[in-house]
Amino acid sequence: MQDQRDSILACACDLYLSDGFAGLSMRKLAKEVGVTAPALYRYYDGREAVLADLVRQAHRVFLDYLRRGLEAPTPVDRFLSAGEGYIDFALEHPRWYAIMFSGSERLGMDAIPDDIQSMGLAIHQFWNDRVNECMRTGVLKEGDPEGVGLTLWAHSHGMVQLYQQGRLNTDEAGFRRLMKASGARLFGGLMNDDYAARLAELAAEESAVLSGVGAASETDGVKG
Amino acid sequence: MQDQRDSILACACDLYLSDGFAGLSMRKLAKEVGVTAPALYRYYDGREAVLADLVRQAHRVFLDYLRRGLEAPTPVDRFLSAGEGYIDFALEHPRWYAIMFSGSERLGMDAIPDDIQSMGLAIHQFWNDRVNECMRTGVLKEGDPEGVGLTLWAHSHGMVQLYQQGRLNTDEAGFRRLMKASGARLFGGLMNDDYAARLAELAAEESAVLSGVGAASETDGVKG
DNA sequence: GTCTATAATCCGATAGAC
DNA sequence: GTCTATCGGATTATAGAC
Repeated sequence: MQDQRDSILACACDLYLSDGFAGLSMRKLAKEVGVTAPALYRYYDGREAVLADLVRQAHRVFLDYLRRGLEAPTPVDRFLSAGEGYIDFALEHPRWYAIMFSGSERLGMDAIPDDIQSMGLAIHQFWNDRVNECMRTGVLKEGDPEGVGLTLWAHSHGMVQLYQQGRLNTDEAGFRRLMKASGARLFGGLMNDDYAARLAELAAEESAVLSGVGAASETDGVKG
Repeated sequence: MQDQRDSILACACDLYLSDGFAGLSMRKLAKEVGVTAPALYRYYDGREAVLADLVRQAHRVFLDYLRRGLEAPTPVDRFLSAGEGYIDFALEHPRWYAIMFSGSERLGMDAIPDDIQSMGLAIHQFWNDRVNECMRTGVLKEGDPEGVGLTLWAHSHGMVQLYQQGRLNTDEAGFRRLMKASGARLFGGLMNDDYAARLAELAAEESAVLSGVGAASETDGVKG
């Protein structure tokens, strides 16, 4: 039954999330589910298949996080929300993030199944869409959207990895600050100058007055 | 004897580099060295200790790569050479790169030994030094040098990781192109505008004439 | 210092009874 | 569909003879 597969997968998530990668064995998994090991093979071909489903699950949740801010009013808001979703996911589910970005070798598979690769592409595409929007409305400088998306993605991914490996000597709050500063630095260099100037103006206004002017200032695009 | 430790480490490198992470067992290692497994425990406390030495070795080689271009004439040349060294190392020794940036959990250790953390800090410092130089001579915009160093590092690290996990769907040559383009995009946004303009001029001159003017144009800093 | 032998675990996967 | 029992293999690490 599909019910059993679901509960096996749920237990596999728990096990992986608590004991990590090597901690996920068919025996332990069976004990967690409440059956014996051989029973698992009725639902999954083997450990590989369980792992693959875990990776699928991670991709699904990740995409949910990314899409969380999709109803934001402007392209740049949607972009920033997606970025926040990215970081939230990475920080709230470090092990899922880790398993998503584990190569096939580390997963003990010959190759990543096609459907998982597709999910990866969907994420890539989502990211590029956010960039495209920002470029069309003149927030970002004109240029190769895929390239810009890659630059931004690599930066986020690298930041997360360095933090998760303990190379940044800071806690989560500190990392969020670092991430925000670094992201602003990067994004600032990719923005159109006139938009950057307008942004600076707005920031100055906001710090002087205390009002909510910022929200509607973008749909009347600067360039597009 | 130290000789034996050295030859064990050398064999451990071979084994790890050919068979990967899980392929490095004390038994296989012993067979490779030409002794039996228990003999290894005279020189290493266990598998952990061998791995730690591997990580040390990787750090040493990595620093060599970074320092390769240290005799370049100008700060920005030294920066670019270090960046090339970074990419060369990652591409020529992917497994060493991988083991360097493996968290303690994946290495099966409770914590990264202090001396290894120090080596990591040295690399971080080297990177920041390159940034500092470029900032002092006015190539890079004024700002937090550590922050800028982190932004650049995260970007490089992220690019390498995405490539090595097969997310970029390209070969090594293609990756080098992507990396160069993305690096230029990032670096361009962090440069001083007047320097960027001067760089554009130089590029124009260079494409028109065929001469070697570029080298001496930097020590007379634009700003510093 | 190195060996043989072995302890003590763990693993994935399967055969066959029920 | 689930069980018991088991195969066949791996691993780290240690005890004790030489």
